[in-house]
Amino acid sequence: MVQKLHTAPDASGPSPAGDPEPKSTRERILDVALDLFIDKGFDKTSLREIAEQLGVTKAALYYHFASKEDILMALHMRLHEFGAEAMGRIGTHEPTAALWGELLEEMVDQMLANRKIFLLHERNQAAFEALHRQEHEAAHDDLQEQFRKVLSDPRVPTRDRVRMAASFGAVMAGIFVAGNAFDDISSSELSQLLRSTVRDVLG
Amino acid sequence: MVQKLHTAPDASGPSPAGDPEPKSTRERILDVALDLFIDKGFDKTSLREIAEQLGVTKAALYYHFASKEDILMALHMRLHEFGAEAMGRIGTHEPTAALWGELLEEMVDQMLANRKIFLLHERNQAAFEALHRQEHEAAHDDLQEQFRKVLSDPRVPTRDRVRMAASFGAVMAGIFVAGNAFDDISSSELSQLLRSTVRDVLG
DNA sequence: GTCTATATTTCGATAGAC
DNA sequence: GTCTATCGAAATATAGAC
Repeated sequence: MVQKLHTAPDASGPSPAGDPEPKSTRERILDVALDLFIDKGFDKTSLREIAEQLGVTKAALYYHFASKEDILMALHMRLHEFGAEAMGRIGTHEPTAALWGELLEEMVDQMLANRKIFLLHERNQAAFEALHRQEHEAAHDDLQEQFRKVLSDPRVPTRDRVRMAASFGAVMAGIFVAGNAFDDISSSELSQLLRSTVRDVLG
Repeated sequence: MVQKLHTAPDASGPSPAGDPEPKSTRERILDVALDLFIDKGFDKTSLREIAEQLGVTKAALYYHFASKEDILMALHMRLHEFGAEAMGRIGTHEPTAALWGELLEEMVDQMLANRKIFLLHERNQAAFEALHRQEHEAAHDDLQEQFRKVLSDPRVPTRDRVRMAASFGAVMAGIFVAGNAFDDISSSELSQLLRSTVRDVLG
């Protein structure tokens, strides 16, 4: 279910059905916005810029999205789907360092495959918080919210709580390390090295 | 030299000289801006807000700072001073995992003491990048720049490069973990647990 | 669905008095 | 060093034609 997230690029050669299945304008808007929001940040990216890079006008965007924040919300949903089942699993069991480690190791490859979505959130924390503030919706089953809950759980030994946070941070740093310092490392090698690190932190 | 960073709060009781040494307006502006930039982000914080919380008008700010970005730059300097000597040390030697670990362990306590400055940078990466783009100054001896250089160094084994990044991410996550999930853990205990984690990652 | 206007607001920044 | 008043720019968002 999660694998589907990296919306199969049309660069996969001639499709079997012969149908190019061109991306919807809505999807193309999201793709452009994702890149710009990562590069320049949500606030410093104007709708004019997004429209220009897409070859349409600002007004066209408003046909597909009610507001600029609505675009951000749509992108947020991609992460939400991503973490839904993962967090569901850890939410039901009593959280332990061992289970956390298993889960995190499984997530490494998925995080690598969906780098951009995580990068977007890492680099626009303030914008997403503002988003959450105004929708004080009942079920705040957010990914970060779940994280906080587990890491605050008094049933878990202090040492393990810190190690859980640290292991996650280690993976994030490995994947999103400043700029492109790891571009010469293959995904599979990086994945292996990070999973090994997780084991050392939580083992 | 670095210890001086957390600008001795005037809450340290009656000062020996009897002089309360009230903070300069400039410093008070920076303090308010720091909190707001962390909480709402640089872009979503208006000068009007800063001035209001300070009990002055917008125009007063312009007497102390040439622009809004100038305020951000002044805050950036606090981090710059912080990392100058640390990075100087690792810059001269051939970077090794062992040296990196030593340095990182020493930094943990200083990072804990200067949480806010690091948090500011973590949460406003886009704003700081924009700052750096327009000053294509010669000596770009920035903290992040130095990090990139070390982590890209081909002389260092791939495994160690990843572990260096991971160990730093582990510390960052431990200190800035989502919200206040670790508020019940004392600084000294957190420091000890994080340094132990660093050793496990790099040892 | 996309366009050409235009409305509305907010913000950063400046001028000049005190 | 701080104020009042205002400028000019840029952005989000809307109205209505095609």
